[in-house]
Amino acid sequence: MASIQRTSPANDQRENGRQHVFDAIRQAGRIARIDIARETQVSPATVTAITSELLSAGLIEEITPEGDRTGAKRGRPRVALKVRGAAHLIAGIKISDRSATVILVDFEGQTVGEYDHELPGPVMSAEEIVDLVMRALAGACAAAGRHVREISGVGLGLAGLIDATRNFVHWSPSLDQRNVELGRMLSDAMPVPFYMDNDANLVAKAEQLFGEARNVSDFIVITIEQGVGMGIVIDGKIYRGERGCGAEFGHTKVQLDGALCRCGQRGCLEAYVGDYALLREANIRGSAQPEDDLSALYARAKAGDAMARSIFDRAGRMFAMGLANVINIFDPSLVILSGEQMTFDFLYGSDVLDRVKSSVVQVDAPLPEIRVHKWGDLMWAKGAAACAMEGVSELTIRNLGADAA
Amino acid sequence: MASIQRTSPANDQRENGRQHVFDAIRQAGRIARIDIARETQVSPATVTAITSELLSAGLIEEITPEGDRTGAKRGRPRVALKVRGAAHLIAGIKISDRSATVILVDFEGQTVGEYDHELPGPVMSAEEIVDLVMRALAGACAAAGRHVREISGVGLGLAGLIDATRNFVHWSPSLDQRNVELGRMLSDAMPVPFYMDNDANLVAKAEQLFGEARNVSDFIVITIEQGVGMGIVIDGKIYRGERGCGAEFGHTKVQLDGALCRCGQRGCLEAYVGDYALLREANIRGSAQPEDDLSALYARAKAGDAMARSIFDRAGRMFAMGLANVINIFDPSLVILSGEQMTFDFLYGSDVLDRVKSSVVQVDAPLPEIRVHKWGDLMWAKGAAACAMEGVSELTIRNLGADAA
DNA sequence: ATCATTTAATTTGATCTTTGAAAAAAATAG
DNA sequence: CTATTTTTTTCAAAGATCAAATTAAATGAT
Repeated sequence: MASIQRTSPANDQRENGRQHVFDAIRQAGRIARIDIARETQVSPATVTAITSELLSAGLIEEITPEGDRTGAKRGRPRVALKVRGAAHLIAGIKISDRSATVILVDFEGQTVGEYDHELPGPVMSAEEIVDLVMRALAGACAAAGRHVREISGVGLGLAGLIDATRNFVHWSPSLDQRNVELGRMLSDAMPVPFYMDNDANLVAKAEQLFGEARNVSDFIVITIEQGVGMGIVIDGKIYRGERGCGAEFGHTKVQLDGALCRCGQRGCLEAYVGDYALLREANIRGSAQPEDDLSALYARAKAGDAMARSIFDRAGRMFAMGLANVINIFDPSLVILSGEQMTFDFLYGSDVLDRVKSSVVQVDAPLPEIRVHKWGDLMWAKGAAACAMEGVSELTIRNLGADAA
Repeated sequence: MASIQRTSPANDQRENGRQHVFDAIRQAGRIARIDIARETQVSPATVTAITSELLSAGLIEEITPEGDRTGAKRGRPRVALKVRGAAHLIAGIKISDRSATVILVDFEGQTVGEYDHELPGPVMSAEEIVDLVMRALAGACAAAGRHVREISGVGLGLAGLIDATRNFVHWSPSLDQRNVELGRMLSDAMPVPFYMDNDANLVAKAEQLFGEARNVSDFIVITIEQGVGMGIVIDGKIYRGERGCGAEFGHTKVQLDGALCRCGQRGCLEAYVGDYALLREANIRGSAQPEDDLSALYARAKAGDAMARSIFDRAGRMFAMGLANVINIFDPSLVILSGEQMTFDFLYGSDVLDRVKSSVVQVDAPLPEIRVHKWGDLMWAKGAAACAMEGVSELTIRNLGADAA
């Protein structure tokens, strides 16, 4: 097995090069050595050296040249390289309040299998979560005709305040206790690297690796699930504040002494756009029977019900204000609004986006691009898989040097 | 003279090492080689090699050992190294609406001279600014008994939207035109590197090099002058969004469709806490003669005038809300509130800080530290000098390799 | 067919850096 | 005066990167 120890001094430099080259290959999908050299600013000689290492380690593979021959008409044809999917099997799991969704992907990011595991209840003990994860992984593997032992890394997505650097759960709505060393417990139950993070960062990773933010080094992702989440990527890395719990977009205040939030404070954005906030308003306004179905409320708004429409309107205005604040602070080049169906209609609509644009500081430079990305319900699990994939890549490449000895 | 060309491949690595070591020395003030090795994770052998280069280049110097002998009782005594102040003379200039303040510092950051230059008027043409800078530098040098030609770098602070990476002024209240290549014009007038930035980033640099944020890699600085500014430091570097004009804290919205801001939008924080916002309120409220002196208004508030007090109260509440939002988004380890006298009393008071703390998402981890830093009126110029100092250091060290050839 | 041409990839030799280990230097304790 | 301790420097070994030269693999032209 590979060891973590530092082997030789210059090995450090080489590891860096390997990481660079591998990233370039993953980003490009398929790319010839000469183009890697151009992109990474590394000499062709070194690219040859590094790719040959990666090839013999089985992490990448050559593509048998097809009849494309783009560009050049003469000369030795370039042979493209790509990540070798079979090199690793990666799992991503997202635990929501109803179920655990698992996705299996290969090292290229191709989906190998999906699986959904019902939850006994929305809140569990740490031991139950560990057990659940193990059974979900087993189920997913069985369904895909793979074996659990083939998995080389697992990403886990949880709502709440997660410290991803320590695989530590400050708090999660799925857990019945605070401050859990969940990462350690999982590693004890299954000897593969685990990677945990909160929902929004998950989606940020997914956008970066598979989605709208490929080749973008600074961007922001906003997601809406139960609450409102934000993922910040600066310089290619997820930014996670000091205590590992930054980007609490949902709890930025949009109104002085405003509506009561479930966090106990007043005026949080979430207290205006969250599910419970919308339903609360609908109920207060004197409807005969208590409203508890958001889609029904939404249907009424669409049908023209003034009261229902007003509820969604205010949510949209507040959301626009919060988002504009984030843009004013970060001035990112790209903002991605990720979400599922309904979110789009009432929060990601053009009227809201227009409002955002008119609330951003104006300069003689184009406004940041706001892109809307409609994912399927596997978005979260895919993000978890993306995190694990990144982690496994880094680990494998680091260990290449040590193993060579 | 030194050239910018890349010399050898591995030179890159060496430059990195030099930069690291030099930073360690500057940060520590005085430090022995063995401790540099410990801190930078570089071997003692390499530290010796690098420091000997820096020594012979005159950038650092050995300190004649004094009778301290901290710690160890036997063995060869460590000789401390420090930055050699005489290596460079650096100037920092801040242009406000009334005057241009110049500070001269040596390479250690020690103040060598100060100088204040009256402005003909608050708004000038680009040519007038260039001229003004030249005359201010000359004046400062004359007063300090130095020659302008000794200066190796100049930092310039301006209010407005500045793109520091290109030394480009999108807009500044001091300039009568937009989109000015001020950096190029200055370089044409005087052949030294110029470094420009907006006020808040300036102060952030000053805090990082000379102030409260030494050895802190992630922090936020809030400053109040005419408007409200923010500087963000992530991973030791100033964060400047995509268009080079992020961190527009003053124009984050704290009220939906709120008070009119001079930027033309509604609800900006600045429209509640800026000088003009406070005076505007005071005047609207039916006082006999128009109020145009903020300190008079403030005195009335302190004396118990309910109306005046209410004005400052609201400003404080809005400020707290905006600051809490920033903290919720960034989760920084340190927030520094930098400013001059009056700001403290009504915005940086304990009641406002308490309000901030109670609006931040609560976790089982200590809240970010909020430190208040009262600078003299040289704060801005010092920040400009800090920027220049950093730039000159980097440049000098980069050129070491080239010059050696 | 064969050869010149073109482009991609690999090999080779030189240059540099970093580092561990050994040596030297500079002090104190006994 | 010698042994010990700690810091600094020297030295040789181990790699890494790159420019230049070479090889490989195609197409066009004659």
